[in-house]
Amino acid sequence: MEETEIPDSIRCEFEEKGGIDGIVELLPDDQRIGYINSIARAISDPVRLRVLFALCIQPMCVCLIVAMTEYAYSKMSYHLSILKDSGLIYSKQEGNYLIYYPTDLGRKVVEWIGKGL
Amino acid sequence: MEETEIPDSIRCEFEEKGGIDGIVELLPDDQRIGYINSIARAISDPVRLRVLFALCIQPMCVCLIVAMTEYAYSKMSYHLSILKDSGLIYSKQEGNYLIYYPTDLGRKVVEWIGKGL
DNA sequence: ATATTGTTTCAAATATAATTGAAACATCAT
DNA sequence: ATGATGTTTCAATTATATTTGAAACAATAT
Repeated sequence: MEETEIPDSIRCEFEEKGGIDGIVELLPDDQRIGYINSIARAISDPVRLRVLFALCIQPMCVCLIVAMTEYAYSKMSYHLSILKDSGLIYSKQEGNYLIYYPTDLGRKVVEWIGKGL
Repeated sequence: MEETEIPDSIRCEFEEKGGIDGIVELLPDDQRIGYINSIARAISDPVRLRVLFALCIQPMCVCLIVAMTEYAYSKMSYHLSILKDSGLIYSKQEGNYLIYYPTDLGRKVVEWIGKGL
């Protein structure tokens, strides 16, 4: 298993593409991979995905999000921070309340899920 | 904090939408949420995302994927199983080799990431 | 049959993420 | 200033995901 053998059925096209090096060159760079990963991770949890969808229907203060999900404040705060850090939602202080909104990216992601998945 | 108060700036639209119950009705059901979560989780890891991209450029046997990523077989096998379980890739035995391919869903996801994110 | 190469599976160890409850912070009303 | 409500932060715990290395499995060649 030292030198990697290549199965017949793909050898030709594989060589044409410049082998491993040729393929690796076409891949997104690490920063972009990290960016995509963070968005994917944010929507990989059920409650976070539901909250993102809900905010696209209607922006809400944390107290309403908490009421909707029946999660504790501190728990929800943690999940909101992950959605926020990934750029899918943002918040605005309104008096005593913090209201969360989807970002353009957040809406785009939700829209595409609706259409494409 | 018993009865949830609603901030002025959203109360009206919130009520119009039927409040929490009205919003919850519009959310995807649990099965669909789970489906989306599993795809998102699959691409939330750097090596899995890179492998998915790479397979869209060129289907490969595990030995080539291992060579490309410099991951151990058992480790890569674990990551491949997550991509496979989420429906993004599939495999076909070719003689002694197992070759992995992107599914239609896998290609669609990669394509959308390229365009939309 | 036996050996060789390619791959997966398993259980144990490690690392990362999520939950919990208390404390802190912010804004508003008194 | 003081107290009340809404929210976040923190450290400790618990749960989940990933890594590791050995063993098992599968296909081919001898």
